[in-house]
Amino acid sequence: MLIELNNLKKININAFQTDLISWFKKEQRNLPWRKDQDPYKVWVSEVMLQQTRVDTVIPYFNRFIDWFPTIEDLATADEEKVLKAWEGLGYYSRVRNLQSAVKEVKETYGGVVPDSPEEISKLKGVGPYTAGAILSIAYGKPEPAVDGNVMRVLSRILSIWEDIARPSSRKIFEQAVRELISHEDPSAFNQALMELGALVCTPTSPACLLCPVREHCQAFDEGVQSELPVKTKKTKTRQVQLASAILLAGNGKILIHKRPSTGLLANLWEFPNVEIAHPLEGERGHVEQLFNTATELSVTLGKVIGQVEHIFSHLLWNIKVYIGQIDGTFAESDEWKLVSPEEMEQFAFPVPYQKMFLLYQESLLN
DNA sequence: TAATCGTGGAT
DNA sequence: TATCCAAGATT
Repeated sequence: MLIELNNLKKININAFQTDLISWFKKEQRNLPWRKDQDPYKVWVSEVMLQQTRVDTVIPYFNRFIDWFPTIEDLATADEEKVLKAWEGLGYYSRVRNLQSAVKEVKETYGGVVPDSPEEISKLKGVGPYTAGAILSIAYGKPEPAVDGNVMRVLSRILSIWEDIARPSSRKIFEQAVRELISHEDPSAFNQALMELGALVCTPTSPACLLCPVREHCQAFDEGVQSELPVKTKKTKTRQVQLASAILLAGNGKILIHKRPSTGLLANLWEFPNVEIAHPLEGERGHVEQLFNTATELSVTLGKVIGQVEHIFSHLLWNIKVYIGQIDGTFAESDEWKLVSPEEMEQFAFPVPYQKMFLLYQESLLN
């Protein structure tokens, strides 16, 4: 079944481990989550690093640990502040799952992150990779932690031509890691594979001449390192037209709305907006009507101050930005709030609405 | 399985 | 400018 694992027989496992780990111990980057092996901090870093670059994560990680130094701190933290800590990092369900899982650890495991694959994998947001990463890095367990780096590196080392975009492929690489991993230092081994992928065995133009395990690499031996890994997939982005407004109350406060707890940008704040199917529906009167219905308010729209474009991984937003005012009194709720410009910074807004607010502030200067 | 879920940097 | 990508998980 796992035919490619025949290539494992060609590897001198002991020499491979030694070459890889000694390179890592010498060349590894000094990263804030490598200062100790606190399972909580390892956990936070691994969740932040999901589909996110190291350089992006560093300042978020430092601030997050500053705000929530322990499991107890995060478990008892205000959800609004937790979301604020994640603002701009993306994939916001990660932090909702993280806080939920941390509460679970507090209540069920006495505040100690479990060290068994079965228990840790039950935690929300802890999938196969993150489970293996925590178990190996924090607890020294010889568990595979297969991410994109590991699949790329091992596809080259072992000349594996499986499509790494397919979910089923991960199992092949997990089996390979189980065969290759150092039982003396599983933490260094797993981190070394990822570090190698990040620094040397990069997606395009790998630096094979600098590679510490070049002599173990079957793709290099065959001269096909640039053809691996095989990775299909390409989803096209759908375009969405929105109209949104900065709506001012009589006291100068701005109307904001909390997004639903599921789906895109869940639980973050936004300015009132509606999706418009056709450009014609972008006419002021029509949008005004939609706002009146949605907010049950008397809304008067003013001029369009510009447009905001934002590209997500799978869709493209184009927001037509109005300014306007709401007439009469307004009863706030969990969902709808009136906030002063200064209070805005207490609420977590996704990037497209941050762009929109900047556009509004610029318009005030004219 | 394929789609969903963000963002900013690299090529 | 367009595409791809980066230490994935969930549904």
